[in-house]
Amino acid sequence: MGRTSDARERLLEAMLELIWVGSFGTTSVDQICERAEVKKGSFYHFFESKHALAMAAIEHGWEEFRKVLDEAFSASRPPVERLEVWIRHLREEQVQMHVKHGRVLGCPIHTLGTEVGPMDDLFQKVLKGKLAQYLRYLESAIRDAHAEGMVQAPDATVKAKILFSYSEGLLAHARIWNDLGILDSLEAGMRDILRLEESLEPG
Amino acid sequence: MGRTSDARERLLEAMLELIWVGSFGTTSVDQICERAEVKKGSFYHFFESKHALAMAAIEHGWEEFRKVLDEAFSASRPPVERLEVWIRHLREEQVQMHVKHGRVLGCPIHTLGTEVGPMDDLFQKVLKGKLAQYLRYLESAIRDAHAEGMVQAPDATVKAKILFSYSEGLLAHARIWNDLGILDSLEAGMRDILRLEESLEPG
DNA sequence: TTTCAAATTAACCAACCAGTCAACTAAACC
DNA sequence: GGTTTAGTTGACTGGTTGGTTAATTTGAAA
Repeated sequence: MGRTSDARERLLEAMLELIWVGSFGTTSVDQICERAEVKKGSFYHFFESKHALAMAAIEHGWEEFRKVLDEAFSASRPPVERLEVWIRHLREEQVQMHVKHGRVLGCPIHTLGTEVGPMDDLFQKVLKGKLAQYLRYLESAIRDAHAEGMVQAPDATVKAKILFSYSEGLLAHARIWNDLGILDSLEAGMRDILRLEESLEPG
Repeated sequence: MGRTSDARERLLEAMLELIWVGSFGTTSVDQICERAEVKKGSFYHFFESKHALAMAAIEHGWEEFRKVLDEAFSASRPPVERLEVWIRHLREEQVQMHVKHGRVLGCPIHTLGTEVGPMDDLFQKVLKGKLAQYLRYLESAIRDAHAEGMVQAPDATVKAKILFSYSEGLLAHARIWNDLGILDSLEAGMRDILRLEESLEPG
């Protein structure tokens, strides 16, 4: 019973976009409402606070990204190829965002995570959860690649953290410089970290 | 003539600390004044705005850090050792901050840079300047190491960006997880990126 | 077609925000 | 010890913040 609405979804998308482009702290509820074309009263009808919306938005965004990871890290692919597909997607996503917003935006989870860093405990818990899941994709691909003798990674857990931190660091670097070209090193850095030799393309 | 005061320095340090622990956006002028034990009127006697103070604070913090870099990257040291000293300092600094604040804080320039990312142009210009200077230390050490055949880095500029992004990424990762242990991988990741073989310690 | 819960709305709030200002104070120099 | 000038102070402003409320509109189901 009662009427239906997509205001909730519009709020989720507006929040994610604003966090991604700017930051959580400097984004006001009024801005979010304006972008989502929702009145403030409706905002608090759907979410109990700005924090609650941000958490839901991250959850929402993560679910989308997880689909991409599931595809990229499909076991049907050779492990090294999984990592290559992943890292290529990372760059492509930034290219798309650059077209849309005229800016290199980096990773919203990492940006938000470093921003709220010490503070909000509940907030941090959600973000850590997503990052931990993210790491598991890398870890298992690296472990498989190591088992096949394709990469040098006796401790896949550590290697995954190194590779992940590198990718996030380069994304942040590209955001700061607002330069897509920086992401051209994404693959080269990964090959270094995995101690992977150049595998020449066919032709 | 006129009286003297260290209020300016106290403001500089309070601002840097608050940016480091938390974020710029969520730090209010009142908080800064409280921490620096300075009244708001005095704040605006020394600085024309919160932005201006933040820029001066970054400048101030950078000057301190530059001294450390000058020592670490001294030409009197073999190039690979310069990088090792640098990366060991990075970890030690975080240990000290952890003792002081009970938190892993990461790099304030990077944190601030990703936070204000797209927005404030003048702000971004200052931060980029510092990061560019920082990169030059790495670049020249890498170039020297490559010339000596110690590392594999035909393009020292690119390699420096990769290594730098990695270090900043791991620092951010440690901040998010509030876990100093993560920084134990700092050296291993660097060795990977530089394609450096294990150099056993004497004994 | 009535019913009723869910969604919308605008007006509202206290707290806080960055920034201002004029009166005041004290120390460095003569 | 008087003068100068930099530093200090607290009260103030107008706008914005996150969040509230009660009245109202809507549309899906009975």
